[in-house]
Amino acid sequence: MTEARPQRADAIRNRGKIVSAAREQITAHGPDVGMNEIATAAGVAVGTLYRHFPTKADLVTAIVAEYVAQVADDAEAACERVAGGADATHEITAFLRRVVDVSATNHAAKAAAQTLGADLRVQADEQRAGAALATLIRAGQADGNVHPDVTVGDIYLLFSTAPIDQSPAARERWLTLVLPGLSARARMVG
Amino acid sequence: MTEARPQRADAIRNRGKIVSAAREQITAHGPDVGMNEIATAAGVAVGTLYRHFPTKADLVTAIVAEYVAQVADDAEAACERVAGGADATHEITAFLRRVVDVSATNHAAKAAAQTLGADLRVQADEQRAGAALATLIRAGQADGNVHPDVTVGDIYLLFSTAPIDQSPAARERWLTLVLPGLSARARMVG
Amino acid sequence: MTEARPQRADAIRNRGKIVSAAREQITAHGPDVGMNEIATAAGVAVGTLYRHFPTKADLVTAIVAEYVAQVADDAEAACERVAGGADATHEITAFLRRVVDVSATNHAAKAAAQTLGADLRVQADEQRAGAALATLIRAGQADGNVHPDVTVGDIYLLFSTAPIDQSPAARERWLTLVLPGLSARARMVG
Amino acid sequence: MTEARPQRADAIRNRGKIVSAAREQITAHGPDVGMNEIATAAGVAVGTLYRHFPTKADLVTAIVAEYVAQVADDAEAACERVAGGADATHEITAFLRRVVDVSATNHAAKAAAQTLGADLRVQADEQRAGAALATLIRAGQADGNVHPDVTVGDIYLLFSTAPIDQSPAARERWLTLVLPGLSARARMVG
DNA sequence: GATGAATGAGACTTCATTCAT
DNA sequence: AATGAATGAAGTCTCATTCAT
Repeated sequence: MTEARPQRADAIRNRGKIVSAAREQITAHGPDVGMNEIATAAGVAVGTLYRHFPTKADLVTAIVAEYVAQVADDAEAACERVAGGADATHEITAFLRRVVDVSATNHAAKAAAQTLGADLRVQADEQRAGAALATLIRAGQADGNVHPDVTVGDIYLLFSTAPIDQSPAARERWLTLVLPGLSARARMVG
Repeated sequence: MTEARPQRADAIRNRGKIVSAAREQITAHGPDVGMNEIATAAGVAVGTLYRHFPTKADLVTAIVAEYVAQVADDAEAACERVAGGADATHEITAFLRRVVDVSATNHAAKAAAQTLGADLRVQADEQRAGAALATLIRAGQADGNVHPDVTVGDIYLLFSTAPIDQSPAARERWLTLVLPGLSARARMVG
Repeated sequence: MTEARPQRADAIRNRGKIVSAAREQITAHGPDVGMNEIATAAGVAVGTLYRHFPTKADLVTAIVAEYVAQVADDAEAACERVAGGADATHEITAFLRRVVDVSATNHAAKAAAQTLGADLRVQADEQRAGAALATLIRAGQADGNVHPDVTVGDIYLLFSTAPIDQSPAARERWLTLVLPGLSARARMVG
Repeated sequence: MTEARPQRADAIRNRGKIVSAAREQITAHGPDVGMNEIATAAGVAVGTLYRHFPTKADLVTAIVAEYVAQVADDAEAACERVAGGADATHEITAFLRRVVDVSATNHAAKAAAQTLGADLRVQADEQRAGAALATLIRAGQADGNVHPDVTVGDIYLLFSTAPIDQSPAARERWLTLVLPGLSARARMVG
């Protein structure tokens, strides 16, 4: 509803190829890959790339936006399962595990976004994700498993820095270390 | 005893100014600040910068090395206090809090190091830090406050993901959330 | 048939302009002219220059290659004239005179090539030139005008150092002094 | 007689070391060696180098000047031997052979001089060399071995193109090819 | 709409030369 | 006089972006 754009089929296809290629290239070779490399990897010429994304920042923004949308979808699905009777704590944990995995593929893109000063307000999807997450947390707190003072911001705080460039084993261990902090049970004494 | 280098006083002073300026600039404007900007901030000409650090990678390496040395010193000091009777758990927590703070100033430098493919083997200091940390952990475990399976690697893993680019308040909250994972007490159920 | 590269017309034109401008600039201002100067002289931006020649060494190599090709063509043409009945000795002399002239425009480029460690193996053309020259020499020896022990290497030895940075008159005088050494007649006594 | 300079013994010694080192470095690593490299090779600091030679051009000029003086000495010695009855043609040939050898060590220095736009008017020594050479040529012409129209300029022209960066064997071959041109006997027909 | 050559600001680095010690 | 650290202009090369084809 933002803007009407009845694009040609191949144009839409190209957009998708470009975003995917960009994510892959940035993940593989760091946030500084050139636009030409991305274009080549996407099988298009730079000019085409720039028709879809007038700026490198726009491209990176799109990558991150796609990632946020995916997380939002995931959170909402978990929400619905909880509404349908699934265990809240289990859903939270599983969701966070998936988030860590997905983030691994988007870490470099976010770094690039920061360097480029890209505008990351993907408000719609971010709010969807936030809302779903809030629901999940409330459900967990109702079950008595999630600590009463845990907020959506806490989750962001923790998971925005997950060790996504590490091995799956390391990521799993990280979850083991981090999840207790969300638990209703005791907290370590400073 | 490694290498004799009786340098001039002003040269040493410049080296220090350069490393500080570089850390500040990189922290403030991201890992891609130009060498000219760093030199200007340090109050020297580019040539001087290059006399001290033949390569941008060398400069970044030096920044990180200094950081590692500082952490190592800190860990050893905590160790000694524990040996002198101080509370291990408290020392660990305080140490980690300080690490998070120091890391905040070095995050971008490490990112730069990675981008530049800099060689970060600062073995001596890294081993000092590791050894001291191991001692602290053992002490905490002896007290029954630190979970028996916590390792030095766990600490590295966890604190490599500290939200060092966030506000002090956020960092404090992060500690609150994360420290329970090291505690001997229960872990959240997946 | 070596590699298909149906380039754009203007790109080919630019390549030519760049090589010409580079030869001129290097000839005029020495082997150390900047790439920016060359680009400006060619009427393009540096970036264009680098698109065609990723390295200064590549550019210089191209200049020399073009020169070698030209000499090879010249030698082969002389060869064919001799095969058609022309006087071998006259053709050799005339060829060498032309070589000296052409070399004058490429001296600095070769110096630059050496400084830059450029790879000058332009084998195909070099062998063409060598073969044609060998034929010419044999014809001259058959006529009894060229000394029996003269080789292609001798010609290279002599003409690789022709006084190409001197006036045409000086070059002509130089030929007068040097050509007797190739003659079948007596050699000076050491 | 140009300027009175009662220098300290070590200063004089340094000057010699610097010129030698410069010649060696330039010969070994090309005309673009840095002043620091030369200073280091000479066992002094750059500052000292600059005290003796305010400019790189000055240094290179000094190298070439020393070379010219050496050639002049050599030519005069040959002259005296001829005056004492030695064979002129033999002395010329031997002198030229030595010149080619000495030039080999000074080629790069001369190239550097040209690049730097150094002023190579070493008039005194150049005139000494020219005068001696003229005498030698006249003696050879009197003997009937040197072609009547050969001038000092011819010798300069010819030997400015000696293949001084080639092997001794190649240089010897070059002499064999080039000396006939100075001979009184026939010249090749164009 | 797509293509890819051209653009040009700016990055890193070198090196002749100066000057405080 | 010697030393060597500092200077800064200039050089090579990269890359986001534009535009003719």
